[in-house]
Amino acid sequence: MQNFQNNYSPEALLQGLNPAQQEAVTSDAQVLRVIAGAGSGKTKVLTERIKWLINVEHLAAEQILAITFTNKAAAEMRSRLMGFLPERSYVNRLWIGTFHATCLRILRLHANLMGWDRNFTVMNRADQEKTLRELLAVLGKNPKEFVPKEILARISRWKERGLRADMLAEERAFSARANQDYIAIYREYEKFCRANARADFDELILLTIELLEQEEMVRNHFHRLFRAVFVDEFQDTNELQMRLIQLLTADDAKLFVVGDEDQSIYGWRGAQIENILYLERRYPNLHTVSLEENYRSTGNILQAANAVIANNKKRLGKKLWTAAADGEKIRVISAFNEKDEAEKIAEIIKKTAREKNRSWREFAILYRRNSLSRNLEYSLSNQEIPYRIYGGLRFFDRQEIKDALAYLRLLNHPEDNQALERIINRPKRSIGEKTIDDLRLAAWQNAGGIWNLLTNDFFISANFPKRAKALAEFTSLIKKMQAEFQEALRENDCRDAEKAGQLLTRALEIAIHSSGLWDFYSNENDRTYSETRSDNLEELVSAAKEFALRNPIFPDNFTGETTPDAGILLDNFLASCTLDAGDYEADAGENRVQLMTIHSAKGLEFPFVFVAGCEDGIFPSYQALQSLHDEIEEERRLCYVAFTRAREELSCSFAHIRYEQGREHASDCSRFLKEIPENLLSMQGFMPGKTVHPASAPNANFASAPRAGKTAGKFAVGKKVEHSKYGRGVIKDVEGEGERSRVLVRFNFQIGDKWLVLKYANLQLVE
DNA sequence: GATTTCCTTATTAAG
DNA sequence: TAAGGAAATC
Repeated sequence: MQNFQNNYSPEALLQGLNPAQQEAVTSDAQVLRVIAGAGSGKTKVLTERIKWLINVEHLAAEQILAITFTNKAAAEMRSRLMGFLPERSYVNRLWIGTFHATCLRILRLHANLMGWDRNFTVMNRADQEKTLRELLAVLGKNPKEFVPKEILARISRWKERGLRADMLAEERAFSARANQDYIAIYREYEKFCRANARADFDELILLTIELLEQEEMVRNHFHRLFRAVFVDEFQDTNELQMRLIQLLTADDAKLFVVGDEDQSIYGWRGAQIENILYLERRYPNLHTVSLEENYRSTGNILQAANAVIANNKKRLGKKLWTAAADGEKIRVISAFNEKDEAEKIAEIIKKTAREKNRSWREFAILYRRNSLSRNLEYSLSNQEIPYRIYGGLRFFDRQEIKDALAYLRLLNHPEDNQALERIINRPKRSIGEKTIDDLRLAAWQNAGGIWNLLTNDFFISANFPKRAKALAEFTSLIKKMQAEFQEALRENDCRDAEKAGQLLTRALEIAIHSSGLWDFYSNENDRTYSETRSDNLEELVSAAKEFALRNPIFPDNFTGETTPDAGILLDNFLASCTLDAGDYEADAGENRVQLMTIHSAKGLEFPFVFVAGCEDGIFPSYQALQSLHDEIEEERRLCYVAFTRAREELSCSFAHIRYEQGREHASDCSRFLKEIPENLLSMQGFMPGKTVHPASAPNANFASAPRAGKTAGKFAVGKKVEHSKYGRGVIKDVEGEGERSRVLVRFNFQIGDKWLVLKYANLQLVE
């Protein structure tokens, strides 16, 4: 500990940093904005600056607050700092976490000041929807008339802008009759969540903001505490997050934000690119450092990415450069349909891996939507290429995991109806929907919880002997589990990290084994599942152990009191499960091709990247093409993110025909590909709209059988037509009626497929 | 109460 | 197509 500062002289800390990076690390600007292009060493600058502050400016670890968007980014920072800090426990004193985790940490200390139970649960989207359905039932609203998903989307949009139901009711813009119903439900939802101690994601942030605004003591406490505030991925912050940052940063503290406006891809979630573009409006003393040297990609990849992003208007305008060689050209793969596309990608991966002697894990396939992964998976497994897919069904969203966590929750909070309802009949105990409905109703009439009813024998009447027996058995099972937990509690003091780990592990074993879940899932008739389901449960136990070691119970920062309590340990673990997607990159030992959406690829890099589904309507998405605003710019940024993931080789593929949602769609290749200068491309197959080498065109007989019977006047599927500009083609599809009749015509290679409105196209039938 | 069958609907992206 | 809910059947 004594030598620790001497090991890291200022000179040593700056070693290996370029001048711009050094400036970012050492700057004493009050507010510093670092524009960090993809692959420019952003994380390095962040962590080096933290080291600098600790070592050269002598800040204590707990005086540093660093906020990220993903758990992965937070974990990455923590692990990079771990080696630098004198002992493992020291890193726990840093406030490094996601927006949500940071707010949770603050709320666990002070939520009671806002009339909340500090042990609230955190709801993900699914929990949220369940809660809303419960509420709608209580209010006697029909979920068909008031669609839960729609209501939640509105509530989320309101919360993102910091609007409470009461504020909305006053605003004239919202006073339309239709809105009043929604606002009324929103108000009830707010009350219901607080009464049941359940917070959704947006609530974590909004409640923290209100806490800091209203409670001067709390605000002052954090202002004194945090001397430096860091924000990663600043381009993705929304209005609420910006407010939070401002509230947490004292006038005399340092603010350091890192971001890249060209990588702002969360506008749909309320992110405001203006936050980074115009930060000087909030902080006139803003100082900016721009990192433009890229250490990741080849020259060609960077040039392609630069060429595409240059078409955007909303940007500060930077141009990445590299000292690296040009490297391979961008491979463009033109496929007949989605199956052909997947086959071609798999083949290329296989060939490249063999010829260049590369591992599977060095390849990634990225796509716009999760639903595009299916064909890729199929082809990969067909060619016996191991792969791992991210996203989709997340670990902590799996049925068996949610069941186990519900039992865990009941150990400590048996009055939690949502958890109880989830597992009351899992494993099957002959407690059906009707019984649960009755219980819920009775609980509501008695203004208590279901657990209260069960333990008071209130409901177990002679009228339903079978039902009474099943309920009594369930009740005694839960009591038995609680007794087991109490015993574990006596044996393990959770102030000790090691013991806390044992306690949490034991609690999960109780939740999984004593509950009967284990037997239920390991004996499932479906063999394909039984293996993974019990595997997942085991994985959950080890995740819990790890959690306890990494997250010791924090002393109460505000009052200085320590409140070590097993309940807090359990609640914190449960919350972290909700806040953690639970899927990470392939483990070091896992050698597989990686499949994921472009969004989840942000922050990652791979030697070989394939971007699949580069078609107008897919990428850019249909929705973006329809929109009047700058959603195309966001799609383009997404494209920029995709391209800049690649280190050595980038390939983009598109299919002329894609089978989706039970229909076939024809589409043109992505407009983004057309924005890449041709000299950077290497074509495989042909590309409509670009120069074509007929020799390389794939078999031109498009296999899709014309669908007979579809007609618009004399124009029927299969008929040949002539267009004044595009020449001759064949009708492939017909849509719409009267004035809006459109036909899909396949012209020659250069032109490809076009949808034409009959009224304007002036098509002539050809015999 | 559980299981099977039929019918509708859906596709942006995630903490 | 496939997933999820409602209706029908066991």
